[in-house]
Amino acid sequence: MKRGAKPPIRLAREQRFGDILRAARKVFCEKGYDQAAVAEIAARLGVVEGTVYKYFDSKRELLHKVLEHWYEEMLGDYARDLAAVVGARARLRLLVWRHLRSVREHPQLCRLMFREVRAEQDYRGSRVHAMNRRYTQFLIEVLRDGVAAGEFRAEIPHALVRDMIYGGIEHHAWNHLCGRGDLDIDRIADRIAAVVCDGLAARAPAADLHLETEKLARIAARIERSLPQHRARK
Amino acid sequence: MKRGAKPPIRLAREQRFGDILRAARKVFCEKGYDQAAVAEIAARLGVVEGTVYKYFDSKRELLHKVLEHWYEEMLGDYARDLAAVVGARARLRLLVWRHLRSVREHPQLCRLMFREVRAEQDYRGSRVHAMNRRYTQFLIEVLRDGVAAGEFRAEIPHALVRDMIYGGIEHHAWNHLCGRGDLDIDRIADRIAAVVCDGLAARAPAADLHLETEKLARIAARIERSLPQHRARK
Amino acid sequence: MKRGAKPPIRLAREQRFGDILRAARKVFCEKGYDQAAVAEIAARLGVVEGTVYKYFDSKRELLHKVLEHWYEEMLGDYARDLAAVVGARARLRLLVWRHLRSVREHPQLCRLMFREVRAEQDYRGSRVHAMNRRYTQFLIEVLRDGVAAGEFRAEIPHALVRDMIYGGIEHHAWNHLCGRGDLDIDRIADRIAAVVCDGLAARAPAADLHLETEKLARIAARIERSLPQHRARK
Amino acid sequence: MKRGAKPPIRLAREQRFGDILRAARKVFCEKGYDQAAVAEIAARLGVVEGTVYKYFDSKRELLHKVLEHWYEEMLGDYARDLAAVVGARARLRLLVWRHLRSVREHPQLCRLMFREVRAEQDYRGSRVHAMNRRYTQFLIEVLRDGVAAGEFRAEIPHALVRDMIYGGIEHHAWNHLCGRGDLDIDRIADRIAAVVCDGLAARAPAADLHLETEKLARIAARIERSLPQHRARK
DNA sequence: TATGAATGAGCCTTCATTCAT
DNA sequence: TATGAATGAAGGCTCATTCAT
Repeated sequence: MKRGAKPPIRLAREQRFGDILRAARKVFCEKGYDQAAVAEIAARLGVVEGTVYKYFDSKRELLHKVLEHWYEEMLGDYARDLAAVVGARARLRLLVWRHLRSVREHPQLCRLMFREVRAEQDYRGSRVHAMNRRYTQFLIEVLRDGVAAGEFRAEIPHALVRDMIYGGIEHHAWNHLCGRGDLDIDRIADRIAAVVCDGLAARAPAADLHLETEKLARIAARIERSLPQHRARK
Repeated sequence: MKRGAKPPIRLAREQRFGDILRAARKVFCEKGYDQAAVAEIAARLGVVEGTVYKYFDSKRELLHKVLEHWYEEMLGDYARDLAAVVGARARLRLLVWRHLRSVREHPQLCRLMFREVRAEQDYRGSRVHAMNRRYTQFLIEVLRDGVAAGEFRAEIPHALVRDMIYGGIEHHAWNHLCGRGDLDIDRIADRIAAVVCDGLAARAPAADLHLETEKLARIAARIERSLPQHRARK
Repeated sequence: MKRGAKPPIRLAREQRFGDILRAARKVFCEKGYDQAAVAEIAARLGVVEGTVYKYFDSKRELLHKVLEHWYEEMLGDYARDLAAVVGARARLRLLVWRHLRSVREHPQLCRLMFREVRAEQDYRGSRVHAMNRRYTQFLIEVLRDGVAAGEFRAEIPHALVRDMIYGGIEHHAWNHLCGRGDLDIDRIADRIAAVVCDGLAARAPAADLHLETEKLARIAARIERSLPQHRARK
Repeated sequence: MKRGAKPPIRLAREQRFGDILRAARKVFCEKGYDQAAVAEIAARLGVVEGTVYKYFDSKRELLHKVLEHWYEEMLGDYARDLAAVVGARARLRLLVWRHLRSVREHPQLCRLMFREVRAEQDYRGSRVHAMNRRYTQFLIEVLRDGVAAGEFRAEIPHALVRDMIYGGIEHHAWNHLCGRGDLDIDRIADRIAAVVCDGLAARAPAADLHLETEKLARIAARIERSLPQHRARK
């Protein structure tokens, strides 16, 4: 160490690891991967670049770890929250809503995921990839359960629905991901659920249902009228 | 110029412009934007880097021009093809199918669009952006026409459907965009159309409901018949 | 020390010293000096870098010590083996053969010596240097003894012969030092001894031999003349 | 270019190439390969590092080119000079002398060759390697011619002699290569030629032959004495 | 004695872009 | 119009060594 230099602050490995991860997350979010300099990440913690490399093999690994960490956060209470909701459609909506919420809360992390990680060669087979699969797997299971419960049609390919939902959200939120505009996640979640569940096609059923309801109402009225107490009250 | 060297080949400006565009498209597709060197694009034509800059202000502009040119190709016969198809659903499927075909034929150009162009700041307001809007506008119009014709429900937000379709295709074709696997565009087009038009929800309820109503009606009738006043009235 | 971690294994200083030396030798041989990381040497023993520095002042000193240790091994039975051989030429051949054997058995250590140690500034005056001198001194003595015994000519500069032998072996074994090819050390030893002892030159003995032949011829003639049948023919 | 910066000096490609080569040679010789910074090489010419990389793909290639260039210099008049000398031994001595002269004139280039180039993986199959073979091939040919002319014995393996000569010179000149001491190249050349041609061995064979002849003579005398006519004549 | 966190100095390499000719 | 030499900034990464605990 140079004469007069401040002695380095020594932290527990875990602590420093977490610090670097947090700092990296911030810098990556602010500047994007390419524009982020490892030196800056280090500087924010008051350490030198070399220290970062003691904890992470490369800048790229750091990026991956940041996103892995994020997925862990997100996956944390997914299963629990989902368990509290009944009905395939309601569960599907929950997943859509939660994803939208993630996009709204962490648009830059989403951008990192979409642009820097998912698009690169090292994504396939990576831990982030596995976590992403676990993340989207919840939707697949909701679809499967929905089919089992008779709520969803069996012949719809789940992977495609998954892609339309996540891809659709990504496209729809693109402006927001780029830092422009708000995201009314409740409304969008409703609408996505509606499109996915009911489709575009105009429904004849509505009419039928109405008719049946009318009939039932008439029957009920007749029964009511023919009841003794009804007469009595009259 | 060096003594004895061949005089530089002078081509009509248009010709040279097109040559550069073609070479750039090739190189960009092969290597991606970042990995493509202006020097290589120039080298393929036997010119030097400076010449490229006589025709394009920057590498980035060159990229944009490449994609503009592609959109022009794609947009060329869109309206005509669409005019030949009747029915909102069939037209929607056609657009989905054509987009899938583009993805299958030019995955690398799609990648360029997705990764290098759409994600950058200079996309908004660019010509490519405008062309992309024209491109997806066809779908919006098909949706609108479908609503007008009573084929599609009115309350579905078209922009969302558009995003789910294009985003869904992008996600679904991701492997193919990365050079892996084939794309069965006919089947995928069918399925996307099916999901979008009909939705996931199981459609029998109407019929079942009817049966139940019948049962209830019969029960009610029996009750009615067995009531004293009924008899009396009769 | 972390709670629950095993207490560091404390070994007798000698033991630990030797362990580090052995680990360093392995790593240096496998990777070469530059590519060998002190961290790896430490890791192989399950200790940390700092520990290595408790025993060796620097990586460079470690390298030197590794080679000193090797020289000790080699010098161990040199004198004894040499004493068992009679005749300057045979002894010279033995030294050549033993050196070749070392090269064959430990090409990587040789490489370290040639490339990393001998070529650097800190070699002169180092212990390795002294040991190397002792090592090659055996040859000088063999040459001297050979001269004393009348087997070798007096006017040949011994240092030069030494350099031609060791340098020649080094060059000749270069491929093997780089991990390619075998080394037929018996044959090479014979040949080196042959070149060094007898030289290239076709032998002028030609002249002497002629004289002797003349004498023999004269004797033969005399015998011939004294034979009975000779007289008879005459 | 920045405002106010001096406009770059534009040189013909060949000229600049040569300049860089010369500067690199100097810097490599002064500092060694590792310690030489490309930036310094560039700075000496008043250009930036990028310019160096326009002419050479890598620092390593630059090193190789420097040595190739040197070999070209050395090989230039080799054949011609050699042709002027008569007799295998004299020619051999010439080659030794010229090599020694190269070592004396350019010890640092020799060091580069020995330490940085020849010892690395990329040497085999490189142009420098080929040129080195051409360089040492002259010696092989001299040996071959010497054998053909009856000057040299046929049974000596030429590759070994070559290695002993070049390896011997390298070892012998090591101090000089490291910047210490002078090199009396005439004397060393004489001595090397002497060792290689005549060998170490004292030339007793003649004497032995003489003894044998004596023995034969005595036998012949005895025979003579015992012959009848001998007695008679006496 | 052993730990192990932190240091810190460098250097090769790339390439879009410029501009004098 | 075409050339092509030159710019110039920027950053990831490595590791021997130190020293407080």
